[in-house]
Amino acid sequence: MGDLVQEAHVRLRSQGGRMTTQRRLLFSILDSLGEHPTAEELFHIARQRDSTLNLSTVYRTLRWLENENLVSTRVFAEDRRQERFDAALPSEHHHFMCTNCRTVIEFDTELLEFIKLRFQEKNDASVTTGSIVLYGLCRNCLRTERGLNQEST
Amino acid sequence: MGDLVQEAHVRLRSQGGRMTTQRRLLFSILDSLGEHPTAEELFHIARQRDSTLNLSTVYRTLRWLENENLVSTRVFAEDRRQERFDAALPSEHHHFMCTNCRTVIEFDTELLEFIKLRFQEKNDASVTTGSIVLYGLCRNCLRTERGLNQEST
DNA sequence: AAAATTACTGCAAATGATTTGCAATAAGAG
DNA sequence: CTCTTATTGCAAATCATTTGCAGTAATTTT
Repeated sequence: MGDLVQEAHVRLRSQGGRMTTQRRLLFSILDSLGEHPTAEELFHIARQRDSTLNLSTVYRTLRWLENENLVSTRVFAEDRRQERFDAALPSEHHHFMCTNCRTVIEFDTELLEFIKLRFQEKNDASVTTGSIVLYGLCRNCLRTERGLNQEST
Repeated sequence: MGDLVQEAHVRLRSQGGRMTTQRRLLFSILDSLGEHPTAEELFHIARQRDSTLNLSTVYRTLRWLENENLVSTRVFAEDRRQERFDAALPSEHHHFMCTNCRTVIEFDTELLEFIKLRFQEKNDASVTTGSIVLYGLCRNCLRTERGLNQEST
């Protein structure tokens, strides 16, 4: 959607970095992909277009994006210790993960602000960020499961 | 607080398991510890009382507790990929982590229910759990930082 | 446009957290 | 107290991610 390739190019230029074939490929995949891939998933997708691409390049590119605040990284409970990368730009948003197919859906809420404020008051702390993660079944998996239940009845 | 040692003993008994010295030690530390230790932290504490204890026993014990739903496991953004274990019993509660000292503070809120409901409606999904994590500075670190700022002024 | 500079890549080996196979040990039943 | 077998310590394996290094390819300079 938003042109990650452009934005990244500008930043690279301003810091003496180089726009390589590998980076351009990864940026554009991340940009168009409406998902939250793991490094490995991104690697597999990219590999179909450049069969010599290496996994460490994927990691290096993702870490660079992370430092530039162009992607955010998180570990969902379902994935245990594997990171997922989200190319959505800044705006604070939250996530739902389907415990069945691991699809991630983003959502917004203003209610977190109240939660932050209340926590700060009660604890004399200063809250800078916060995130909500919901788990459950997405529409598709819910439908499938209903189907399965009917069959088994 | 709640007697994890007791509860665990009952469950072990009912499944032909054994209450060993190592387990008793780990259970009681987890039970009294008002923190969210990593496996390594728990290991160091326990080691002071049993110098032959092995890290893999710590992991095995934690996983058993996790399966029994007596501890919950999560990865906070600040820790990257390292897990923290929480011996608090069932009730849904949420976490604040100080990005400076990594202390974890628990809190409650009823607002998450509204967030879940709204998400379900909008997405035809079924949400089973959800968790909120806040990041910022705790009271102590906030105080220290103010102090430091003053000194440096 | 070729040469020079050096950031970036692929590869292989290293790291850090967690897991697992196995032989030795020790709970708990009888 | 003996026997059975769940559990432990140890070392090696695994999984995700990182890093050193020598070769490659973007930019810059000439």
